[in-house]
Amino acid sequence: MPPYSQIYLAVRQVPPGHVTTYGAVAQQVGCTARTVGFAMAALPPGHDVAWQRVINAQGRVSPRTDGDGSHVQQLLLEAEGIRFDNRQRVDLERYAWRFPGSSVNEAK
DNA sequence: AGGTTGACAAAGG
DNA sequence: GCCTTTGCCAACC
Repeated sequence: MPPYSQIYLAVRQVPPGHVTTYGAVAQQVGCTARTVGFAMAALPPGHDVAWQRVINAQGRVSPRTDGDGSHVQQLLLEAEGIRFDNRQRVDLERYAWRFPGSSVNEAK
């Protein structure tokens, strides 16, 4: 079982209308943001993961190398009810999803 | 086995 | 506010 499973599970916990950052998932699974981003790029077939809800810490969709797929991601997020700024930016303070038990207080 | 790249994050200019 | 550099982990050549 590759570590990706943990990442997919974490993203799967994100409900519609909310977004999360690579760093949040990375911290949740105990890996780095790089690993999370790579896991998204390596999304296996038959995934139930809403990879589109995963954005970068800048509150913007990641310009990945695969054509204009990033544009599709924004459309999907808007369909979920997420409002984008004029500069294609999202209010992380508003839509950022907090993982259950991710608090340091809970960790103890 | 070693080097490069990648859907990132944080710090510096 | 944007661009560049460094560190990170995993995959590809």
